[in-house]
Amino acid sequence: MSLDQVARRAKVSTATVSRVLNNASVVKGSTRARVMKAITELKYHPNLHARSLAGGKNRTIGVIASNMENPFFFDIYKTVEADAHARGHEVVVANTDYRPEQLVASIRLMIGRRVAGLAVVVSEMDPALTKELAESRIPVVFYDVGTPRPNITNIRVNYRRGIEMVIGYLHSLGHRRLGFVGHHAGLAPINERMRAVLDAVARNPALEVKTAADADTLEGGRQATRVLLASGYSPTAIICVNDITAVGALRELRERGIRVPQDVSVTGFDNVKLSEFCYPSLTTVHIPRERIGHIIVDALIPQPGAAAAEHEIVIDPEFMVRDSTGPAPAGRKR
Amino acid sequence: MSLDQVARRAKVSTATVSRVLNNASVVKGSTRARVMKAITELKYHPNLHARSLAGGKNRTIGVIASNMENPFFFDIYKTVEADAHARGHEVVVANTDYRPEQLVASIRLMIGRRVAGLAVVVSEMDPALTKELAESRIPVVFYDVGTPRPNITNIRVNYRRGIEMVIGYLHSLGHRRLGFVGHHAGLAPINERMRAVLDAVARNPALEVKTAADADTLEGGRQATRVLLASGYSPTAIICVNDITAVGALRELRERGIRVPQDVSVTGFDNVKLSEFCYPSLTTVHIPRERIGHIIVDALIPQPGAAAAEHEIVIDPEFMVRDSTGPAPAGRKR
DNA sequence: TGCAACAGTGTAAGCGCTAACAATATCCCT
DNA sequence: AGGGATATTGTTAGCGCTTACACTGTTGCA
Repeated sequence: MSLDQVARRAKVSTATVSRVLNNASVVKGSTRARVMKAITELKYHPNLHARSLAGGKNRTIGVIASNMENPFFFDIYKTVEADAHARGHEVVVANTDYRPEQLVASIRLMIGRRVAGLAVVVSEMDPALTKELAESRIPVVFYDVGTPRPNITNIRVNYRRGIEMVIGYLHSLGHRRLGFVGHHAGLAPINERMRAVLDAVARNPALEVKTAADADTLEGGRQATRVLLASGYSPTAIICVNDITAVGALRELRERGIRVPQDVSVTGFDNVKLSEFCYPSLTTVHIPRERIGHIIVDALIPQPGAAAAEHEIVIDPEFMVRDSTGPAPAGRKR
Repeated sequence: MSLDQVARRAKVSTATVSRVLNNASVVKGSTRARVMKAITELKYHPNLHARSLAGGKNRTIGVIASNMENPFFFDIYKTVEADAHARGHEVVVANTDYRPEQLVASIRLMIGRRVAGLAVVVSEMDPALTKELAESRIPVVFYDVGTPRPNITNIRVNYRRGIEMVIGYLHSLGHRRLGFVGHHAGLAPINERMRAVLDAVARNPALEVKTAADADTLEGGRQATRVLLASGYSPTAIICVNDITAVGALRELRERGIRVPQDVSVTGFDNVKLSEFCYPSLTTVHIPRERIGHIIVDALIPQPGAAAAEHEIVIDPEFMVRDSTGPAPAGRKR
């Protein structure tokens, strides 16, 4: 069960066993074979905790996300995992559910695990936490939140730009009465999307908008839409904070017999796979999740020959038109 | 950074610091306060590896799943995590992507981490692995695969029964020409679903079926459906191995202008949230994922006052009729 | 007033592994 | 055959923390 039981059985020292395990330095073929045999006979599995304690190194990186259930986060995680594996690292995830306390707990946990790097892909953020992390000396990548510092890389997406493309498009289609379905209105990065909508509307007197928010789930999108419409407001286009909530919105509209896009246009955000599979397929804004994943791993697990990564990276989204948007219905205010 | 730096700063011994950290035994209030102060001043974060090495205990459980991207697995994971947290445990996940080698790697990893318990929610399985796990003395719960042994709990779902309900229903609606969309035909538990379809068809000479399989994703479902129909076969009902592939199937049918359920009925399996949100909403078979999650945690983290859990649990699925199924179109063989 | 019973703390021995550094074996060349 | 260079393997000191067990003050009560 432990290194030295194996050593005893193979009649070598623990150091030698350790050597064959890490196939370090040169172990004579016959000795290596003897050790291997002992290992399989004993069904020995090295204790990873002891390993990282003794070695002082750790080949795992942590990923903290707000809501893994949302494919947006999951897609990032997936690339991170693939890349990390390719570089011989493990990855361990944590979910915060948009709860700041949970974020704190997760970060502490990761620090406690002495991860080699940490990706924080969340929308909630406590500034004190950024400091705590900065002081932990762990290489960190923040997505959406935090400020660059030594050993902290920042990735942000130009949400404003994305939303402006959406609004510009809807406007060109004749939409004037807008709705915005969000979630967690209190969180800054999410708010940025809503803010962009509000600002665009403020800039153009012809536009008006109403907002509602609920959870970041299919059900949440549906619920928010219900609230939005229950108020008697009848937008010709509903801008959703992301694709998942948009699919929820579609469901609610269908329920009410409102046709999309004939009666109401709907837009998503993120361009997750589901946005192509729902009905109607969603007009949305693409955010390159794979690219984000690659950037994360590059920053966290620097490669020998690679140039040092930037400390602040801004990503520009891309607009995708599909079937959920169309010309505003002939104006006849209700 | 380490326990004894804190100890030195608080002018106590490491044992005392350890005591306040684990709020074990009685530490005098003033001492505790002094230690706490030192801890925050030093931004000390206990090294979890050292902790579990020294303590010989570990408060984390592992979950290995075939495809976390599929909400079916994710829902189980979510409940497991919630329950585990409630019992003061962490959980660490691993994805296998239906790849047996990855399963082996993940299991080894979990053993190396000396997890307190391990849930293996996968479809692929190497019998030798079961043995390796059984010998590791780690409490294990298998979902869908493996055989009960001491310290191994087994959960299985009566897929056959579920499929039979589906087929029975479709049959009663007049469907005779069936299609089956699966994934990973080589894996036993998945095959069980297909087998059930095949058997039902074999039992009833009036029925016929054709199958196709691709990945366990939206795209995979779509692709399999494409293959199924490309052969010139025109089923009046398509039974999908799960909801995700079913949504993929819906998409392909829509693309081809085939109406669901007027022209073709479609069924899913699992009853994930998405099955209510897609269009049309899916007739499916409910599998109680939360219940499965609870069972897992109960088996892995036994509670003081609780009765020992069963070693083999069989779950009966429940049929859910929604909008994706309807009477078979008036027979006119193409 | 004296002493057992505690309440608080300190000491030190590991947990299982890595990584210098030290110690043998082997080997090649003269 | 002798000696140093190499190839292999062994020793041992931690890594940071938990946990008996040992050791001081304090109390309580006869």
